[in-house]
Amino acid sequence: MFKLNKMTDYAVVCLGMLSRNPGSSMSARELSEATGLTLYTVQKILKLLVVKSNLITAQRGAFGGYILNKKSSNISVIEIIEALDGPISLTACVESSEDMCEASNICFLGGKWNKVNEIIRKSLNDISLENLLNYEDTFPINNKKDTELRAIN
Amino acid sequence: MFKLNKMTDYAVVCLGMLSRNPGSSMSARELSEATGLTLYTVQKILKLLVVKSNLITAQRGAFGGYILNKKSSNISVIEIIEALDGPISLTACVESSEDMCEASNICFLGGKWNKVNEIIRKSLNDISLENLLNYEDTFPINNKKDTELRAIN
DNA sequence: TTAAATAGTACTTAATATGTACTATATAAA
DNA sequence: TTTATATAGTACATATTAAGTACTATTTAA
Repeated sequence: MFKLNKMTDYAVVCLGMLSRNPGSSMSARELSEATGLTLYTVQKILKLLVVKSNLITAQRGAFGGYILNKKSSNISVIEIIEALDGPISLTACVESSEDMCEASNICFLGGKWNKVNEIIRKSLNDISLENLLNYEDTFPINNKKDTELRAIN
Repeated sequence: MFKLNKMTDYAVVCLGMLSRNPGSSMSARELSEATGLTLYTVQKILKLLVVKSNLITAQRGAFGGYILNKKSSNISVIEIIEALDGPISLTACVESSEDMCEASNICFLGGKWNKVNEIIRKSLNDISLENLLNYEDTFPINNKKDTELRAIN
């Protein structure tokens, strides 16, 4: 636990790829080929990003695809995470308030965990997509094994 | 996702209860009764905390129980989280390095997500158990409904 | 010796994330 | 206007993980 889900990780990969050629669009198929992620996965993530965030714009039909709306330096990690995972919240209590309180007679509402949430949110807000990307390492031209990549890093 | 698991939440509840009477021990059964958590849950959490952290000490046998090793102001939230969840890591890649890299030809090792991990870790390190606790609200004497508790807070 | 407590382990169930598939809709170009 | 290509939306099956339960072994004070 306390792990980001894979989808968010994949989303960073796709957005990173889109950021390589600012202004030009890429289709899901192209992104799949470029990243090595399956087409299904790429489609799912891009659809989510269109609906849940304002990070990309979709162009339907032939020669359609997705285009990045902002520069990677202006995209916060938190935007990506929250698009795919929903708002950061450390306790179930915060979302579906009743459950835990009734089960255990204990209530953490009123700022305890929420304060922690806010601190994490603020930390992530300061990290941009650009900060996470490093083209040579992230999209290696050759199919280097990860041990080799580690050596590079 | 990006939620703390319930166990960690329960652990804070148990540790908070233990911190009420510094120096004296409480058995799992007593903690269960005091918190409203089931005995099984309390036992599981305390066992984990004994093995995975240095936060509590167990005393076996009759009149045994658990005792808090530090003051709540000296216990960081990160200690509790990592005792129950293991080290904070935002990507599977960090733990079981092979998987994702091989699947997608992309490697995030070498400081990208790890940097994010460290920032979150640092943020949580600054929050103490005491910061999360507020006895009147956290362990209400009466079985107030959570809506009432929210009003109090 | 007994009662009461923790330690350790295993297992079942529930919840969630991931991956896959299909149908509908939109659009550029022939 | 037809066709190929692309996204949108939805549903579902599978895999993984978390949560909850149960049992046996060990320890210890009285």
